[in-house]
Amino acid sequence: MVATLKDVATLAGVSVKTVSNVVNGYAFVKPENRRRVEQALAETGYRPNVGARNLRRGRTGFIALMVPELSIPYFGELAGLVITAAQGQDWSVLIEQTQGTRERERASLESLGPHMADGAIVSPEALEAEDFGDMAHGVPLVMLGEHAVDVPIDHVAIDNVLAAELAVRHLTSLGRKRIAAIGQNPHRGTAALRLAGYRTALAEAGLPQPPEFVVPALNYHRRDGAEAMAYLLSLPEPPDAVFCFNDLLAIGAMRAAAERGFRVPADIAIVGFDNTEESAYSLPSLTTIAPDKTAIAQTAIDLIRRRIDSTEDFEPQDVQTPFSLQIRESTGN
Amino acid sequence: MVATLKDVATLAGVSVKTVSNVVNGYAFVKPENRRRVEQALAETGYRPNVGARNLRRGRTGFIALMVPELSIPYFGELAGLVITAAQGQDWSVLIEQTQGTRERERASLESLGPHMADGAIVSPEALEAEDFGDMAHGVPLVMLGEHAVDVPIDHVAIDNVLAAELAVRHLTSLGRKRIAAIGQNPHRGTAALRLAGYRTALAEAGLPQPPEFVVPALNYHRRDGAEAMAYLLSLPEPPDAVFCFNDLLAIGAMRAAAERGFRVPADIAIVGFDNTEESAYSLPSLTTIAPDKTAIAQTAIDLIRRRIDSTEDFEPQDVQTPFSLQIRESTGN
DNA sequence: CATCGTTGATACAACGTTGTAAAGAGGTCG
DNA sequence: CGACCTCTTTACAACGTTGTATCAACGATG
Repeated sequence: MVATLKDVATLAGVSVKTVSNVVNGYAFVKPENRRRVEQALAETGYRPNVGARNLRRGRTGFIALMVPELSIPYFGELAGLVITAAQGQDWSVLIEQTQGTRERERASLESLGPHMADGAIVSPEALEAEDFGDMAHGVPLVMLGEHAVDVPIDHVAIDNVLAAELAVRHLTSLGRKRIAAIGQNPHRGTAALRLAGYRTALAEAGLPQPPEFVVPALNYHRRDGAEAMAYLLSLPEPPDAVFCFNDLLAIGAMRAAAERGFRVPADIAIVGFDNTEESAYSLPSLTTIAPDKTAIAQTAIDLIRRRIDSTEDFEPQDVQTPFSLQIRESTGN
Repeated sequence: MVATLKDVATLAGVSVKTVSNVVNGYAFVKPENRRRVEQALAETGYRPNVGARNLRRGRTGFIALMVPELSIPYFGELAGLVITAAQGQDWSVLIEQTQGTRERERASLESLGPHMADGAIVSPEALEAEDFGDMAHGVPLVMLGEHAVDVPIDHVAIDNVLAAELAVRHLTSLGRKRIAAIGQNPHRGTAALRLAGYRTALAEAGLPQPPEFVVPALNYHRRDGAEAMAYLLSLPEPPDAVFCFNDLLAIGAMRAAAERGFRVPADIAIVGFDNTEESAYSLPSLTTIAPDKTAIAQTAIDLIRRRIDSTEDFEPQDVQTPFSLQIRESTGN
């Protein structure tokens, strides 16, 4: 039913290995035989059995990608780019969804095994240092996003502190005086960094940092942003600007503001983080930190490639990818 | 470095097959041996080589999922649900992105081969009937979304005509008289069906159907919706309601309306299609057709399972999944 | 002419797993 | 006690592929 090398060989009247040689472009095959084999290949519609090939070659042909959820726009976009980048290395991408829980993230890392994938790109939200112990089983790992915890693993991200500074400095430069932040979360590495950048920019501008202006968020979904914003607007002296740690929080925040009759940006300016496609079309459109997602995906793939190709292992890399501030209506002048 | 059955067998002092039997839960193993094997399994941290196992078993362990782009919210959400549903059958999901071009869709179908996946879920945008010829190589295929073309393939979708009728009837029931549609596209199966539903509902209400109110859209992205809406609003007598063939078009349309000073829903009501998460938080939030995406994903997986399990092949199935109308602010009362 | 290198083809083993068959140990039953 | 079960284990082959070793034919070289 499905043609194998053996079938093709029988049809062409040569050995299995000769067919394999033709398929793999081995140089020394008599033109006559090559012709016959190619004919037979076409006739049978032969397609190599990737599994068998990889078994023999000792590779899997897969890269695992661990994300919280594909339905989160940032990760949907990122996954698409990773798949595209992986194609360049003849890799297929296996996607694991963890819902951002430590439990599931541990399970994914563990189930990874050395047979499932040649490497893995992980975007952890809740993993702790000890989880990384021997879990990866020697599979090259690349982490996306900052790690709060100190783990000797390759790592790709933008400079979250600088990016947050840039975002908040934009707000201060517009003359905003009461600037809040949404997204504080002790379990997220990035949250601490973005918060640090926020504080630096505020200090730089000599602005106050009332503790109630740093609002926590559990899941970074739209709903969390709306709730946090509702709280901020209920304060006796609400902020006149908010830095949200991702775009979804910002979208939720804008809705909460609108529902309470606050105008964006007139009454309150909003900055997001991620530059998801949604942010360009929201009403108002969202000023946001725009990481170069293509660069992140490509760099991650390159790092894995490098680990696999080099025999001895080298120092864990820490690559920072470019970003910019995308100014839109939500901080309009 | 990585433990195989052989290593475990040596350590436990039994044959490879006995270890295999323990791993696979075969009943007749002497308790003593079972204990020793389990001990050895734990000691070596054995994990089965999925590739080898599947080679032997004649299955791949993979389901292919073909979508235009993961960055499109609907497909990001859908892919996440498909992955979850596939886990229930011990399948991993391989995602192919086609950008919705016929070229890439053909290539994906062809490269599918019988070795890559045990089945495939395809969401074609541009494929024609003849493309399906012998491409799938006997791999069970499930198509999502309507097929304009007549192909004997399993098929899961909501009733697009009824859904469109429901959406437009909602607009007519609100007293809207000049109702336009955005998303006409001769290459998309669903477009024709949604257009049919639109026409039925208009006819039912005795409303006019000026040809310029049916606006084409090439890619169903936000940008296309904005452009189409710009056109509609430039008409001497613009519509007072628009039915968009998906949420992204609607989001784009709402932006174009806002930019031109039209209020939604006061001046113009808008209905979308897909109920992506974004639509619940847009300003205004979007009334939209809400397909049961979980049901779609699960049904698709079930159909593939059924095809694989049954020996003789049966009639192509045509399963319709539930949907509802989610009423929100964009058609407010 | 013996030797050597190049070209071309093949048989065999191996990657890690599991199905099949076969065989040994032990017990039961007529 | 021989025939016939049940339980338990194992050797072997096979899934489809490719690396290694081998071999044969040929022409060139000394």
